[in-house]
Amino acid sequence: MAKNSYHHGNLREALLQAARELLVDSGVDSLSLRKIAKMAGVSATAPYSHFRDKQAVLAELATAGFDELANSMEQHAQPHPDYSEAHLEGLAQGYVNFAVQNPALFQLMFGPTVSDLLSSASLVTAGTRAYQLMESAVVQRISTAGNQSDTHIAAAAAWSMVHGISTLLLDGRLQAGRAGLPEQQQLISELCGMLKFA
Amino acid sequence: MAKNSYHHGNLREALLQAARELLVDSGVDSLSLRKIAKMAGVSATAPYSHFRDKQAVLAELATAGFDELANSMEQHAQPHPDYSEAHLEGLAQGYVNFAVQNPALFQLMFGPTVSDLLSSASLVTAGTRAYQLMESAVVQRISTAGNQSDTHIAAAAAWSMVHGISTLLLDGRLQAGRAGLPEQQQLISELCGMLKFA
DNA sequence: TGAAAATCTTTACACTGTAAAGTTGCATAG
DNA sequence: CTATGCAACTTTACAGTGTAAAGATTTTCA
Repeated sequence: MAKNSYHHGNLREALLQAARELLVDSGVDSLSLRKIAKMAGVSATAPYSHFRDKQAVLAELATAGFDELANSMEQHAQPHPDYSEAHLEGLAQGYVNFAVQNPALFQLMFGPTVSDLLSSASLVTAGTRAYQLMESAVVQRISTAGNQSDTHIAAAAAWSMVHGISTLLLDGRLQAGRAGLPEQQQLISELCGMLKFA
Repeated sequence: MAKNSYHHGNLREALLQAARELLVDSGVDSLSLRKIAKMAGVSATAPYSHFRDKQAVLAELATAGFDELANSMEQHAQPHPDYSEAHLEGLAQGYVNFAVQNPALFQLMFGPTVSDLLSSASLVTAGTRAYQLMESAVVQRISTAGNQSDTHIAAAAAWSMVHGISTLLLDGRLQAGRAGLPEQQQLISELCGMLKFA
């Protein structure tokens, strides 16, 4: 528990926090391990005591991001009763909201650097949780509607749509509040309304 | 028109071709300007006679990619008559097909590196064409169906869904032919079928 | 207390993007 | 036909990157 020059105490967390900070206000492209180390006040190679390499740091960052994504979804959906259409839309709002408020992190999570690491178990499970939320809501929605659509297809449709909105918004290719589109929340609501579960 | 050591002749195109090649079989992350130059047989700084910087090369690559994307959409939609549902689905098939067959290029086109350059005029216009195809097909589809849905919303929905499918497939997060999902073509078809234009 | 293990630093290397200055060859004006 | 200028290239240089290897320091534990 020392703050002496050597043995930082909890360098691992300090590095992750620094990485997160740099990621937020400099983007994923200019995120360097040396800057992270410098911001944490240690030498350039100190991180290698806690992480295999740079990708491992990014993977951990992404894993935390997936958790937050799922949390955001739950938070937005919670006010609305299960089996309701509003519940499903809430998940969508939470998803897109997270993406828009954490653009760099979202890009990291779904970027090629991290995708290459999908063999990392914890990364996969964290990423899967968001999808599970979506799928179970869709399943409920379908069974409520009393039809026998393929739930996997329906869940994939919902996820694809929500994920597509997110990335296109982030890239500035879809502009909420412009070009005939309503503001974000309304936009998401209307887009969700275009999915038919029948 | 010389192939002498100096004055390569058409170095610009040679660089773009080398870049494309390296991109295809090494991914966007490990694409370096020096490798490109070396593959073209010139010195490390030769590219700077033809491109402002590395980003300019990537932007040009992405621009070409957007053109090919639109072409792929047209090609897949062409067999089907205008105003038909099959026409719209064809565009979707062309979109996803391009993404799956050119993963690295697609990631570059919609990645953060290129997104930062959306001020580049030619890049924007090239990227817009794919969207125009989608939108006009949606507009036709809606007017045929005889309802007055908001066309902008509907087009955004179609695009979001198709783009979402593409990126999730590329990331391996959606797996056609597994986990209860049909093969790609069928999958796209069914997902398109879940969009209601009413 | 001593030895091993963990955590950190220093040094080193290959690689990156790109600025600056020098070299070569082509085009065109005299 | 020559000279001059310009475009396309090379060489050199530098700061920044990821990370391997070896050395220093502190903690832990037998």
